[in-house]
Amino acid sequence: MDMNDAVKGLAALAQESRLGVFRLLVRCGAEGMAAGDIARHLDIAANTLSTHLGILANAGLVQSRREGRSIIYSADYDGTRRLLAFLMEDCCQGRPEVCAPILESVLPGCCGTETHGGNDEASAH
Amino acid sequence: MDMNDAVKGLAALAQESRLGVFRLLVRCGAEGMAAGDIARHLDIAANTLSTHLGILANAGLVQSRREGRSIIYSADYDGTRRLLAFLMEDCCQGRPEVCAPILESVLPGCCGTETHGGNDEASAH
DNA sequence: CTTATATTTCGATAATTCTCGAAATATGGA
DNA sequence: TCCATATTTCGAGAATTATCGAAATATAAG
Repeated sequence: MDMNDAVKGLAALAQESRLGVFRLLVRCGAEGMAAGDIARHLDIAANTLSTHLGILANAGLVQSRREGRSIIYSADYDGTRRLLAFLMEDCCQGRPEVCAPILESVLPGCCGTETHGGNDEASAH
Repeated sequence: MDMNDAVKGLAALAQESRLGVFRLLVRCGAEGMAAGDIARHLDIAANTLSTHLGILANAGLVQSRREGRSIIYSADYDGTRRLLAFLMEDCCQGRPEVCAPILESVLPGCCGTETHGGNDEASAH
């Protein structure tokens, strides 16, 4: 992940349709969604969506696989992780209290985010 | 934080000069850096940088304060946190193992990120 | 008040990008 | 083979954006 990769990734997300697609796929998880279903879901023309999906895929934010006539897209969690990590690189410079709140609320109430609270039973999903 | 705010924030970061400014300020912490120093540091013309800083500020990613003749810019950690949280909203949908690695490496090796390892002594800053 | 430093605003040009219609490619079924 | 469905590629026009020179504003110092 260098500056060019990061700009490419951020530019891919910096557009209403593509951000909508990405967030939809983030919610879908590994199962993903067929291109046509995404188009219907977000009311985007098929060819326009195809361009957007290509940009997101090229940026390493989504993946695709073929299933019969459909092509299924899903979020690329690893690429996403790399982008976010690059953004916040060397953030806290000896002051953990600055960036700890950022970390703790990126995925609010999720995945054992409550690092300092200690109530692991609460995140029961 | 809605779709428009997020697109504004991502677009602000999706440009090489601005991404460089943001990452520089993230490393500077609350102390920040004067506009002129940023311009020299990144070799950007003063007026061009001013436009970029305005865009970053309008997106809620940096703040400014005056000190004498200089205007000091610093990263807006809270705005940044809101943007990242929006990006990953409803990410894990019942499968914490999917997004936990994202969370743990956004700020690698920092701020007690080692949620599941348990060796708190390692993050000794 | 005058001058110097620091930053921003203005106006214009060059480059990039979004969107869409039309056509092309790929897969599955009759 | 022929047709229908699913997605992508191509080409063009409209809109947005980056950058820069010049001028304007704001603060500090002599």
